[in-house]
Amino acid sequence: MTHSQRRRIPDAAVARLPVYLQILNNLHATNVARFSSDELAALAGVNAAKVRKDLSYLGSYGTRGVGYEVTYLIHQIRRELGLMREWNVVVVGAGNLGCALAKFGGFAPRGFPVVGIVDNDPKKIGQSTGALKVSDVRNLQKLVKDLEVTIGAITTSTSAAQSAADALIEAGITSILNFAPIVLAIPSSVSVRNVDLGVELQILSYYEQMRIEQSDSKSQQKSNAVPV
Amino acid sequence: MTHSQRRRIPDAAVARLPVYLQILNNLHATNVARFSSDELAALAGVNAAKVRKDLSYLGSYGTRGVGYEVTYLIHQIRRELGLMREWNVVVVGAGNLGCALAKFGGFAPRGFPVVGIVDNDPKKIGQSTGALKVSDVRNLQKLVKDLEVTIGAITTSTSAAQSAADALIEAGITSILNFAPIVLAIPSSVSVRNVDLGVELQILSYYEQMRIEQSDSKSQQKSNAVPV
DNA sequence: AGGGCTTCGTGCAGAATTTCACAAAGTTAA
DNA sequence: TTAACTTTGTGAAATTCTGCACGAAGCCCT
Repeated sequence: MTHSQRRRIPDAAVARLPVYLQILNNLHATNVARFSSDELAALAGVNAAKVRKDLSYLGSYGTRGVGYEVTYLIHQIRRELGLMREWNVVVVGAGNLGCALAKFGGFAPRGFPVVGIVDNDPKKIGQSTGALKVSDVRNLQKLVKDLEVTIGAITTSTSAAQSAADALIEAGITSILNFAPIVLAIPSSVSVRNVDLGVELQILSYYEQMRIEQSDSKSQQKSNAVPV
Repeated sequence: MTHSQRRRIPDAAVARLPVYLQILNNLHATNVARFSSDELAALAGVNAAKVRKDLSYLGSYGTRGVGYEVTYLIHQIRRELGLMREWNVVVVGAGNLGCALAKFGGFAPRGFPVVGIVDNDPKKIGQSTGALKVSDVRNLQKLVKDLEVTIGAITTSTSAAQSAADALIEAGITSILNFAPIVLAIPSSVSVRNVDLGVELQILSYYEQMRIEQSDSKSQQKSNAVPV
């Protein structure tokens, strides 16, 4: 194999690039033309060497002794993340969250226009949410094909989420943003990102409790150490 | 130091425990009494050895040749995650998302009741959202103290998010769930989890583009390999 | 009781990620 | 031009995470 696939960027770095991009956009908006890895690291809350290594996966776009150009780096990160084009999104599930996503205008300007919303509830089908009308989930396949949708957002109830995922995959979707608190069964050829506030809160809870236990054991002089 | 702090669970494992808990709750609801690491691994989409290792951080609660008891493991995970008590949440920012969080009844039953919502906009202060009234952000400190709030959710505009974080920390909050697309500057004694749909979409975009490039280079016979 | 079967718990090796540390390469100023 | 200074790019070490492989331990059946 002649290494025909592009140099792969480590997953951990891919997850940080959008954060850097966000920060660089802010810098650009405040007329900052250049930045050093130290500055970006401080703004992103990470180590400067990590910033340099992450950016080096894009290519050698820095100038030693000077730093990086904001606009040029924005361009490179966008290119690498696939943000030079738009990716159409369809929402499955016209509940509170689904409708909010459809109405929320914040995604289109960032390259992810929501072009459709579907549901299986006859009462919801036909209703308007923002500029879109809720259509029948049975039209999903046609909708995905006609509007060239690549990303599906699942905002159904937990019990309907798996069949929503099945329908999306059947329709040819290859990226899913899942808001239901369930682990979807999906072929490995499809990407999934889970957004679960319950999980986030529980992780915070763990570290919160950790802090409390530590300060407890510090305040009472006798150590309550547990023998290993 | 006599190792007074409890055995630390690796961060990666901490992030998976809530997912296991979710699955076990489902099993419990369907009257499943026992499970093996293989079964849980399949449901969680991870390796069975990883499941066993993760659960072993809680203690040796399995029975060889049999598996784990659902209810007992639920109890142990809850204990470890600090879910034997409630953690009160205050929402900062009474916009669309903030109000939705305040109204949404899904957190209280899972141990994270939203007990307050604040804003700095005089037009919003005093309005009702669900069972709560929006109060002045200047009351935050008192609110946090009186209601024993430990978690703050930031749902303000991006420009107001940092000062919201400052106010929360000033008020004594030590865990923050941040929905604004910005990296908050925070002391290391405070935990933060970021929920940023833009970031998630951009990560999906990367892998989507990756797939397209790969199938492109496969369909055309001449390799477009880039010399390293 | 004992053999066969199942599944846990975990040592260890390998992979992935992070961080350090420094040569390379550029700028600036005299 | 040269010396002093800054900042990148990247080997290599350190750390964290993953997954295999297998001994240990319990159940079931005869």
